[in-house]
Amino acid sequence: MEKNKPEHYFCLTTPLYYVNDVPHIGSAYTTMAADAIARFKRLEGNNVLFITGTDEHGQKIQRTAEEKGLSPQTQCDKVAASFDQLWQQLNIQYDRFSRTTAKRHEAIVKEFFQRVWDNGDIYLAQKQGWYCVSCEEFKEKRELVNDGYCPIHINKKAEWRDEENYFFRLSNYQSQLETLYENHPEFIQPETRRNEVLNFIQQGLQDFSISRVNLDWGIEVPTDPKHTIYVWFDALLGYVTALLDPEDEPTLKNALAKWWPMDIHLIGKDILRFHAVYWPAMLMSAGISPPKQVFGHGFLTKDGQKMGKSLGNTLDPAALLDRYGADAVRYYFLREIEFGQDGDFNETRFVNVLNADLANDLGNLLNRTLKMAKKYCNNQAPNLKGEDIPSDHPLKQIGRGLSDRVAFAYNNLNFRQACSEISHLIANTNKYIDEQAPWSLYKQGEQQKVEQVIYSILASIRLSAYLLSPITPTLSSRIYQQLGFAIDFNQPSSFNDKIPFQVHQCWGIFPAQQPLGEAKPVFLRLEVPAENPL
RNA sequence: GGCUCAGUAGCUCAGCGGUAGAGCAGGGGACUCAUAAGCCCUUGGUCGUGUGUUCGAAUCACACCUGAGCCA
Repeated sequence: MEKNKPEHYFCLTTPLYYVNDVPHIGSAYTTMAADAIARFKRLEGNNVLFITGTDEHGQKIQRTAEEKGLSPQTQCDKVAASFDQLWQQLNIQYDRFSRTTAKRHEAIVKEFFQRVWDNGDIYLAQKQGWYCVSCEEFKEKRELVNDGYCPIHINKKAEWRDEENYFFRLSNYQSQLETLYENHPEFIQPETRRNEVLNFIQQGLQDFSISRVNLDWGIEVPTDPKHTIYVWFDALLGYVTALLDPEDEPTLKNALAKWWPMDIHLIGKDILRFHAVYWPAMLMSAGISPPKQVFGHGFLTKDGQKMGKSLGNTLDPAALLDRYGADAVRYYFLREIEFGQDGDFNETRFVNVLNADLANDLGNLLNRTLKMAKKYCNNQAPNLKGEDIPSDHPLKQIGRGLSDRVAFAYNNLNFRQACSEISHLIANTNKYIDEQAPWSLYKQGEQQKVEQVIYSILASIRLSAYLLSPITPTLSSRIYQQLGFAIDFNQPSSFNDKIPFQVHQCWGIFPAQQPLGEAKPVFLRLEVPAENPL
């Protein structure tokens, strides 16, 4: 039903985070990865719609609000604001912040429900069983531990429910889902997550309940106002609502007109099933094509241990950002952790990595180069062009094709690979300086050689900063500015025209005789704090 | 219980049939343009265990051990 999306339109989402509690590091991790992809896609010149937001309905929210003596909406507003604040701190440039309590979302959910209803995929049935409010899910009796407690929320006792629920005929979509997974192996990534899903549906799909009774805090079932729609059925549609332009009437047709199908849903592996199984089936029932990819990344540990409130070893993202800043945090998690696998945070390691890569290798490289350019080249880029550098020049050789390799890595969400390609150029640039020893060449009066050396270094630094900008936008901006460019990577409008990807992705495009800025450390060395480790 | 993934230098990982690599951390050296940074050299490993296939296995097979995860 939706028409084909134009080329160069790219749309991605983080989950809509549940506002039961303030944001944790896992949410920040997903969001910084999504932001890096969004920034890279913008850098390439695509139109990008980057969606994040909050999931705000359900019994758990209602109870949390009651405990705090707040109205559910007030509770949601507070927590949603804390997410937004964290995203500012992390330098996240989202395009849409989708809240499931938004008025227009209700219209989308009801229309969607109606479509699925009209298609005959919803029916009423009695549901009995043990219910964990924290999971918002029914549990099998055998799953419960310690005489009736939820295995995930071991201090929450499951509640007995015996109620009428509406069910979605997921079982109808078994073969269509199998076809989807088979024809689009890239639909679920990484591979290991895909195997999980395949294994799961192989055992046969059961219908799942999509409504609750006795729950006010939710969207009413259009055909039966005693029921409210199950949070997940509601929340997933928040992605669709977010596609509406502000002036649009909230209809599915309008929402799906421009950006559908979605390119990537980035999620944590805990909510894989909802995105990789329930969601495409729901869409199929409503006559909508599934998204192109669901990517389930891994979990973070701290000092090798699972994080948990009960263990008291959670990593507070706000505290981390206060201490080290957005670029450092973004770089560490995207550089050090294989995206998709579980990864660890360790403060000593964090400091080591950042000092080595950003302060010593890259920051100092810029600094030493600018000081040399000032002394030997009158504080401006040599009067040379990329073509003037011989094709067997070591840095030119690495620089050639670097953008392709980095783009390939970004497009595969392989941030680690992207960083390592860039690091390779940076390391070789430092090595090249020592080999050439421009200070000696200068003393020997070899001005031409000095200029060629300096030019090729400038070209390499520039390209490195450019390609790193989706991950470290502020650092890259500082570097660009010291190199004499009036570019701020945090202002897409300032660079879209000025630095087209076709040009700036190339190695030897440093403008001849460009005046250089003052050398000031762009990334200061960090120290492991003696007290109050994170 | 069934299934998936992982187990390689102190740490994070690459290699996936021809008898071990990178980065960080540690040690030493020469240099000076530089954020005591960078460069060069270097210490670290019977590649989880065992059996098998093979002329040859970290790399394939089987079993086992450990860890993570999925089984509504």
